[in-house]
Amino acid sequence: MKTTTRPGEAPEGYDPSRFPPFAVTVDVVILTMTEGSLHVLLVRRGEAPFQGMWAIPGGFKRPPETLDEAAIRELTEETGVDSASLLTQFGAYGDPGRDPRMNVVTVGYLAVLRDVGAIVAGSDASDAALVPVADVLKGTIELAFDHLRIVLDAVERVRVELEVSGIASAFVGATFTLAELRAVYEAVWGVQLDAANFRRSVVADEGWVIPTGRRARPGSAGGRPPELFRAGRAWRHGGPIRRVDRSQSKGLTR
Amino acid sequence: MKTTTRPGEAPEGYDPSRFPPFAVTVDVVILTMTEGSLHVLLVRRGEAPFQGMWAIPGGFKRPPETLDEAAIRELTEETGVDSASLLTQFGAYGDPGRDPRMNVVTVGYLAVLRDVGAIVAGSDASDAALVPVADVLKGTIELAFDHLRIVLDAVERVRVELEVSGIASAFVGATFTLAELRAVYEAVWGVQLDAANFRRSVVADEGWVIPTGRRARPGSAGGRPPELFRAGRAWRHGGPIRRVDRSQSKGLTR
DNA sequence: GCAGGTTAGTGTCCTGTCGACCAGAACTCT
DNA sequence: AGAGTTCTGGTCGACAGGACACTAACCTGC
Repeated sequence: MKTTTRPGEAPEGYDPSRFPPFAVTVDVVILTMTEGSLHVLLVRRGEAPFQGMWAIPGGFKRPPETLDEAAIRELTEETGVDSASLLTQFGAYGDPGRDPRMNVVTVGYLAVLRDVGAIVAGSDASDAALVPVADVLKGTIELAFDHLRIVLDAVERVRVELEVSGIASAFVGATFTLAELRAVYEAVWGVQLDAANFRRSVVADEGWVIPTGRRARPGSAGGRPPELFRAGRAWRHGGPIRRVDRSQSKGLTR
Repeated sequence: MKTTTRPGEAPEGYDPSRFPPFAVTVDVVILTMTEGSLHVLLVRRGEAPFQGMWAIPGGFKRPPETLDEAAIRELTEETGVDSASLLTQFGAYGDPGRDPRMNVVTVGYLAVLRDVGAIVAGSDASDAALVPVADVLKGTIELAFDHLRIVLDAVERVRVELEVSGIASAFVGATFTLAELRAVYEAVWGVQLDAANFRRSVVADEGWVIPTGRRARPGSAGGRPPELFRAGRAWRHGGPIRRVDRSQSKGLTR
């Protein structure tokens, strides 16, 4: 048996009072549904390193705040929304040299928002933009640092969350049709879902979606006006829609 | 729209060259099955703060290593095993004041090991011990820092992993009986599984467990000698055993 | 060695879930 | 009015999963 290392006590050769200093940052992957597909909010770097490249927004954690609070602050500074509930921590990244300037460990957060297109458009469009996730995964758009890896992990996380939590409702508005909700699953998982079966599964799970009694107006193509729902409680374990490998993914190839 | 914060660029009032320094540590929650229930490896703190209290092993991340490498190093220093594959990062913790001495952000890793009782017994028994997870969750055993929260998250993670990955085989030996494997599910989820149905489900998923053709010796109580299996590949999505809420959890209450 | 106890493994039935597909309802557009 | 489109409900069949009886193969004690 080797030496027992206790927390707060450094291993041999390391002086506890001279711990290696790190910068801790929080990076937020902001996902949203726009134009029927999954998009991520990216900002363009204004300075070296990786000047001019796309990156996900983030910043330093401050000593008096928790990691969650830091993520909320970054999200607020970036989009103006303050929706703490849909922020999910999904990973920490600390490879040496991931930032060429210094030792940086970053904690990745996932934020799912209803279409933030308007918000982004309000800022300097050359600085921030919604980019199709598919383009990032395909490598069409290169990201700074190890942000590709971070976005990849965030997307995988949202795919899992979609199955086990009520995160799908975060993509849509306060009231929504089941077609909108179904589009979220289809876009994130890259599958086709039967509308009839989807409806049955979703409404069967009592309290998950609540009918408002009102109906939305049909699109320009016509069609029966769909019911409007609002989000109920989220589930504890396992959502109504299960993810199955239909092995005919359309887009969003990994 | 607020100011856009870019990575590597600090928000207003913060000088990028004088980023707030943090210590970054890695804490490893080592879980194993002993005496039919889930146990966690704890070490007793030899110095302040929290002197004499139980804690999970961990230590500083060194600049030239990745977080994963740091976790592997800590695990090796603690148990002597070097099984990188079953190390899973599950969370980062950075609440202010979680360490009264300085700003510390720690990254939690989950390690699942086959019974490490012998290894622990080989070290100073008063310094390290396997403790039933149930005792920790019940609060019978108090932990230093925010380690209770970390252990809680690790246990929840292993519960999920059990369903979607092949982590169950990490709890058992190179060859194992299906009763042993079933005991893992029963202990971690706190449920009772039908032996017959369990066997069918596990064997049906081809390649997940591979029969060796040999049989184990029955226990002292007798019984038909069980078949011995070895672990095959892990699944990609969804294991053969599904977690259902039978709402009759025995032990391991949350 | 035989009876009774114990554990492992097989067979069978039954029920609930989920996907595929059809049909009707309710709208828009021409 | 008729065609096209979308929503919603109905039906059927496949299949997975739970309950449970039953057989197989070992142990201990007498």
